[in-house]
Amino acid sequence: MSQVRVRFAPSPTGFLHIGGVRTALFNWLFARQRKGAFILRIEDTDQSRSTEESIQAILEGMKWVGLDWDEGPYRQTDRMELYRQHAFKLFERGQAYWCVCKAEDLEARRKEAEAKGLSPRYDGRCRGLGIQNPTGEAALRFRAPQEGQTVIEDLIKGQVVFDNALLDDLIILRSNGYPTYNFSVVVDDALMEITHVIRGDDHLTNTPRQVPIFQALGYPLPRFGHLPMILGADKARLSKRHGATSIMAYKEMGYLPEAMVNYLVRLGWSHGDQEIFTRNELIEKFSFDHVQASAAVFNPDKLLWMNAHYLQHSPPGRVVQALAPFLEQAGLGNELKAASPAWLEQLVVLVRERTKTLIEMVHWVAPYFRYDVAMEEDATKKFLTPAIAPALIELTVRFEGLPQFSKALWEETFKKFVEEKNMKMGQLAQPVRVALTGRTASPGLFEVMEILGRERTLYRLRKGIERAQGGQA
RNA sequence: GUCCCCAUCGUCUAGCCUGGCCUAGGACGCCGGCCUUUCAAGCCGGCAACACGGGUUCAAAUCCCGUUGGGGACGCCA
Repeated sequence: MSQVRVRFAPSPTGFLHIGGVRTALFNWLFARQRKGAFILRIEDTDQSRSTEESIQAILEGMKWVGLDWDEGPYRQTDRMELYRQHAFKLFERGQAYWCVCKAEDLEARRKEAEAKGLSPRYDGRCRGLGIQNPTGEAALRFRAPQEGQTVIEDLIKGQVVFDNALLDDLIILRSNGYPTYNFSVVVDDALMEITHVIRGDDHLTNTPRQVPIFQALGYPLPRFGHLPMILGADKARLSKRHGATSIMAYKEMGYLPEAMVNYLVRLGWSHGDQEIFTRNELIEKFSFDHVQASAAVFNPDKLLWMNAHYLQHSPPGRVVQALAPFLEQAGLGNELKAASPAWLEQLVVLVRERTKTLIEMVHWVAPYFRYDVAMEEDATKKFLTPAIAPALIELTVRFEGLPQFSKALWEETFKKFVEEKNMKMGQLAQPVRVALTGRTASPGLFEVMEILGRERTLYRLRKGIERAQGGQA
């Protein structure tokens, strides 16, 4: 069997959308599973809307989610000659003709037809004119078959039948010499020997327009697979008003790319009841047989859960690595550099089951980087009171009497002390927690002490005592 | 308007192709409990769906038809 060749062909008219990422992902998984080639092609034939920044954004997004390509990125604007050659070949064979209708007139006729409740199709008025050398502006139209049917055996939708009589003659070469989408995709998919065209199902109705072009050009047909759309909570096509749709926005919000990939692949594909997949499992298990035919609603809550899962179950070093840029952004770059990898991993392990994003993690991790800690006003007022000061002092003295830190020993000391004083654990734990972290919520007290180390623990305790004594009852 | 696609808990889905094992399973979220020094995490339990109507069949979530609903396409955009 010949090699599988698939492509992802975004148009650079904005950021990389999560729907685009999912399309790319399914292509990529299929290519990797079949040891085929994944090709990246930039469809930039609309020079008025394509931008260089968008191309960079696409590459950046692909890189972030780890979708590497084997060929490309090709740019259609570098391949103009190819499209023109193919278009003229069709003209010479009588399978395309010049159309001298003005764009405004076409627009007006379309409006008129729509108003009458008719199909807004091109009426074919230049079809029989036999124009050889148009003088003014002219576009080249494909002479589409008007009889019979075009049948597509879609990998996901099954057999889909279209009546050719319903299709009009689409423009393949604009009057400015640029090819249109439906033509350039065909030429590229053919020349790049794409075996499987996997794309969003918004392209399903483009397929019966493209198939006859493949045939007219004499190229073999690829297989087609049309992926269902991603919708917002209101079941409308996912757009900005549903929240973030740019893949990079999720990076900025503190999502892990592995969580994004796992979530996105499960949106429309399943493997029994399994929710969590490693990348290799996805490559191994992916199949079009289990791609859903219906659209899926994007669920931010489940994505968040997925991210929390990856935060909790990834190797600590991986989490530290992902967290680093966020720490720098939070002004903790120097402290990050000064910290040991082992300590950072220990810290991350301590806080990670309490966080769902890297942004949240920064907040949880922040109190442990510096010698002093920011005290939250409400927490201080509530727990560091004059009433608790004596107990804090006594406890601190006991800790000072212990020559070195040992989590087990300090915990034992603490508990014995609480018992002696006939206090409840929480009565003393909360004030100590506030003294050590500045907050009322933190990881376990003794884990916190371990992270801080003996000196810093004692230091913060003493600071806490000062606060407690100074605080008005 | 025309054509095309789709239809299982609120959401993602298993099951559907190859009817019976489905008094429909899992996950997210939600609710309750357990654990507990805080916050989480974890564990246990609960609520919750085969869109509707016909047919085929001994038997239909599963097959067929229709209705309704949702989505997409109809550009010298991609």
